[in-house]
Amino acid sequence: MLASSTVENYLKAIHMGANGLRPGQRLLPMGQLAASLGVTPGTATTMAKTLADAGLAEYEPYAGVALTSQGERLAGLVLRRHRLVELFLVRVMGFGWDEVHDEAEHLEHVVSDRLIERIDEMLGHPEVDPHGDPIPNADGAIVTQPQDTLLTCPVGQPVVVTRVLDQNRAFLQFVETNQLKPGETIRVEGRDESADSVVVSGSSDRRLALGTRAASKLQVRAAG
Amino acid sequence: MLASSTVENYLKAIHMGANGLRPGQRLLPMGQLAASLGVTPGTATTMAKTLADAGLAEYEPYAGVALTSQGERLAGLVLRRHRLVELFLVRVMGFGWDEVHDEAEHLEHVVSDRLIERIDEMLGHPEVDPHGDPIPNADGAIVTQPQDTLLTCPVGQPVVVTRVLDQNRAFLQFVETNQLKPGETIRVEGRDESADSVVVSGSSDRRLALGTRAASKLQVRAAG
DNA sequence: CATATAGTTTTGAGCGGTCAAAAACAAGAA
DNA sequence: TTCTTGTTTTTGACCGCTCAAAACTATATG
Repeated sequence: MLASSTVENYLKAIHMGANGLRPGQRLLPMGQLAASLGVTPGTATTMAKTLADAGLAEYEPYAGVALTSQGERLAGLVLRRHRLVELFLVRVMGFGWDEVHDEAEHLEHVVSDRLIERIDEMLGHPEVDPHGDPIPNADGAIVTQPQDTLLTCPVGQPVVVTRVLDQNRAFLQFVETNQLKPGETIRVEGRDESADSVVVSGSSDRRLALGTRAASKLQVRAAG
Repeated sequence: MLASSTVENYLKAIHMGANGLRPGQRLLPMGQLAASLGVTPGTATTMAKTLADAGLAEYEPYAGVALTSQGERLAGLVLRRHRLVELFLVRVMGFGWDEVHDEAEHLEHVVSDRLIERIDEMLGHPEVDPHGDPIPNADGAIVTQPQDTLLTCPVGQPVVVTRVLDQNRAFLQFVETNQLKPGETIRVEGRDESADSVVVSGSSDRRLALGTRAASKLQVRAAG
C-alpha cells in the first residue's frame, strides 16, 4: 500500500483542489494540481496515473483527476493529523495560530497513530482546528455542513466567525488584528457589488471594508 | 548544505558506532556502519564518500569513516532533537519510556528549531533524556564525563543508576520491572568473573543476577 | 470548418538512495 | 612469500520523484 509523504501531499492537494471547483466540475485539471504542489504538469500527470493504478484516484486523460473513496479516506487521515497537530501546537505548545501551518505540514507525515490519538484525547476530541477547519475522524471521514460566508450571510444580523479558508500567514495576521478570528461575533453592515466590497463591524463598533475575495474566505453562522 | 533524513541517519550511526570502538580505533568500518543502518556495505561506502565530499566526514578507503567536527555538530543536533522529543513524549504526552524511541526516530528529522527550543524550555532545559542519555546543547555539543558501569563501580557501595545504554524495548522493560531505571539506588553485591555475572540488590533487598553483557549497559554514579 | 491557443501527455534525462554481484584489497596462515 | 578468507569497493541496474522540451489533444474563434 502506497503511502510516501509525496503521495500524501498529492492526495491532500487533490482533495483541497476539488473543493475549489465550480459546481458540476468533478475532475481537478492537471494544471491546477501541479500549480498547487509547485510541480510541473508532466509530473502531476505521472503521479495521477500512479494514484489511479493504486486505486486511490480516478484519472481521465485531458480531463483531470478525482479521489476514489479510498483516496478520500487517506486524504482525510492526513488532514486529521495536520489539523490535530496544528491545534496541539496552539493549545499545548503556545504557538500563534498563524505560525503552525508549516510545522504541521511536516509533522502530518510522520506522527504515529498512537501519538495522534493521544493528542486527540488530550485536546478533548476537538471538532475543528485553530482556523475552524473540521478535523476528520479516525476513519478519515469529514463531517461538514455547508456554511455561509460574509458574502452570503444575512445583512445586519450578528454572526460568529467559524472558519478562515486561507492559511496564508499575512492573511491570518490581518484576520487576527481585525478581530475576525473564529469565535468573534461580527455583523455585515452592507455589501456593494460594484465596489466589490463588504463592510463589517465588530463588537467595538469599528467598521472595516473587505474585498469580496477576502470576504469569501470567512465562514460564519448566525450568532446566538 | 546536505541534510536529508538519510544523511542525518548516517551521521547519527557513525557517531554512535564510533562510541563502540575499541580504544585506539578511530575509524568506523563500513561493514559495521552498514549493519547498523540495515544497508548494504556498498551503499554505506557510497554515502561515506558523499559525506566526505560535503566535509561532514573523513573517509579512508578500506579503513573506515569518522565524523569531522562539523559532522559531529550535525549529529549532535539530531541527537538533541531525538532526546528532547523522547523526554517530551514521556513527560508531557504520558508515554512509557520504553515506547518512545521509534516515534522519536521519525520526529527527529522533521521537528523545527522553533519547536525543539519550545520543548526544551517547557521541559526546563533538561540535561538527560528518559534513558539518561545526555541532551546535546543547541550547538550540537555533547558534554559527557566518563561514567562507571555496574562492571566497574565499587562493590558494596550504594550507587544511583544514571543511564541505560540500550534502546531495545525488551531490555528497557526488564530494567523497569527490576527497578533499575535511572534514578534508582542500588548496590553491587559481588561479581563473579567466571560465571560472567554481577549480583545487585535494590532498596527492597531483593537480589538479582545480571550477565556482564547486561551489567555493562547500566551506568551509575556514587549515591549521595 | 480550419486554425490558433491553452492545457496536457510523452519522452528522455537526472538525482538521491538503494541493491546484487563482480572485482579488488588487507592481513593472517601456510 | 603465496594463498585464503573476510571485508571493501566498483559496476550496472532499479525505483521514486522530478524537470525540460517536444508531441499531442480539446476547445474556442474566426
